Amino acid sequence: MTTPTRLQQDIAERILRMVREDGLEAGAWLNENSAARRLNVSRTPVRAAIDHLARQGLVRRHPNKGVELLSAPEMSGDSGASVDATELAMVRVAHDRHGGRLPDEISELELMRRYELGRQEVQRLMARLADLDMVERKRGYGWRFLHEPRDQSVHDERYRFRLLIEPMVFLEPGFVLDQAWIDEMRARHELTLSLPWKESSAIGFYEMNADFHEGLAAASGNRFIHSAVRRQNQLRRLSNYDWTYGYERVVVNCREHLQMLATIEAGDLQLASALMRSHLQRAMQLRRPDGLG
Amino acid sequence: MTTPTRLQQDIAERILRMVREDGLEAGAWLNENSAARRLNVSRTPVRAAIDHLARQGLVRRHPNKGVELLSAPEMSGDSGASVDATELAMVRVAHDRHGGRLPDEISELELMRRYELGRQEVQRLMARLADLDMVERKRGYGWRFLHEPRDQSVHDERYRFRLLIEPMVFLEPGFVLDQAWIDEMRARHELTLSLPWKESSAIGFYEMNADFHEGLAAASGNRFIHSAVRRQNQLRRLSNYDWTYGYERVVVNCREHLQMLATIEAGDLQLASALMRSHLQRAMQLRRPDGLG
DNA sequence: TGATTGTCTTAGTTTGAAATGAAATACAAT
DNA sequence: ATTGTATTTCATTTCAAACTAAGACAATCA
Repeated sequence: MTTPTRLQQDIAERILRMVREDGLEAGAWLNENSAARRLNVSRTPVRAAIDHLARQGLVRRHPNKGVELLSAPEMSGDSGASVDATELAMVRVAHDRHGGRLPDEISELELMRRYELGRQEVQRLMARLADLDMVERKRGYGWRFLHEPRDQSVHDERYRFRLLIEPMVFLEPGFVLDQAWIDEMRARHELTLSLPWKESSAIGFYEMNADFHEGLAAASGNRFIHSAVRRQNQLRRLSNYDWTYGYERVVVNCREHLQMLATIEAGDLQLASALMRSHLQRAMQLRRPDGLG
Repeated sequence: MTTPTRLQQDIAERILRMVREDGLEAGAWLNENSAARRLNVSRTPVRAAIDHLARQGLVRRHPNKGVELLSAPEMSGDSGASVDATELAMVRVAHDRHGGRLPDEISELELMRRYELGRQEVQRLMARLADLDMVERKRGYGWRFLHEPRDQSVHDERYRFRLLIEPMVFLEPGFVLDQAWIDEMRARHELTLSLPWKESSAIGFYEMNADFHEGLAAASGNRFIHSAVRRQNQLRRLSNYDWTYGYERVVVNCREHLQMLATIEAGDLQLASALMRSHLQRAMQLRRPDGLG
């Protein structure tokens, strides 16, 4: 009856995703215990999540017997990455700073006022921005932004860094790529190419891109490479939700990704590495604040 | 009269360092205003720090006239990096985990009890370990360690990652190395070689190493490269304060560093890059949990 | 007068305790 | 074997109090 908490919300979404992935149909029975075990939480939040789903009419509780699935949830466009509040605030701060609407130095209290956040939220927020080397704590009170509002040189540095790392993921000795991952990625790219481009597609497009590069990094089997690429994705997310290069670049980008996938399937990792290198180099040429690769 | 706060302690140390760097002798006069400006803080904590120094007999206040330096502080071995409490706790946790004395999952309360820390301290601690991908927050309550207690593969992955990045710092278009930095580094290395090796030299040796690699990364002019190297240093710090390879390796390590410095001075950046590559490869060969390079 | 320290006020941050709320766990009921 | 219920453990939020730094102004000395 109460409002669902973050965890419960998250679990509800995950349950739906599990249902999809297991290919369950309406009429199937769900199970609190196994769901709790699969999600690595206790039964308590799972129960609450199921109550929530029941209230939405997606499942029905049968007292003392179990939970019936009423309607199989369809594939939704956004692949489950529900943005948390901190993430959103980070984007807002980065955006405001980029637009020159935030001073070089600022106190926590001022941030609380401006963004209507609690102390802890602000602290989480700034801690994460500090992690990305966007701000640092001043020695006394307050925080300091580390880059100028419109620093163009970031763009080149970013791509030169990525050029050091990402082409090498294929050549790590532990590189192994799951066929299921390739299939899913291909499907998402082809879906993007087949649908008409809308303004609102930008976020989904960005996330697909990020998933592509992160997935390859994870496949390298080197946790430091993976970690570095994930960090790059987080950083880019802060400024990249608006795609300003037009639809042609979307097409080129998808085609290049698909070509890489085919090359990997064919087992030519050297060529895949070369393709990644030229892919990034091409993206580096795009001269706007923060292109996408 | 009260106990000095972290900031005040920090400022006191920095003032001493400034005195050393400026080559001031006993009898020189210090100045609250300029110190505050140089350290980017207000006069309030500077005043407190000077009071503290006065209580230690290092300076004397002359009412309404100024602050007299009584004795020039001598060069101390540790180059000012006073470890903060969180850092220390991180080392302890990493060490306990490495030794298998911590379970895979653990709650904040349990950490508070074990390490006798406050809530906030534990939260800062775990947030930083999470940044280093050593732990992650569980979906419900508690934290989970991400690596096995004695994971040998980390070693190779770490060096393969560093091999991607560090040899390239010299080849970044913005690479510029300050001559003063080279001189200071050379002096520190030669000092290390000239002094007898003690058990307690390990920390200073590690910090010199870290400064060497980070300084080169900073000189690359690429903030992402710099950031990645700094992160590697932080991670290594958690497990590397005990040097277990014997004095011969210390000598080899210093010699290789000195050779790189000479090569950079001669302007042969290609060779410096090659030297860095073989330096790291040699360090990778050392087969102990977490070697040093 | 100008430069510097002494003093005070205001703004900002940290700490600690209490209350609330949620998840983990154990056990009863079906 | 599964859900229902209760208890315990754990975490977050809230609020006030204590403390600290920032900034302004007064006082003092060359």
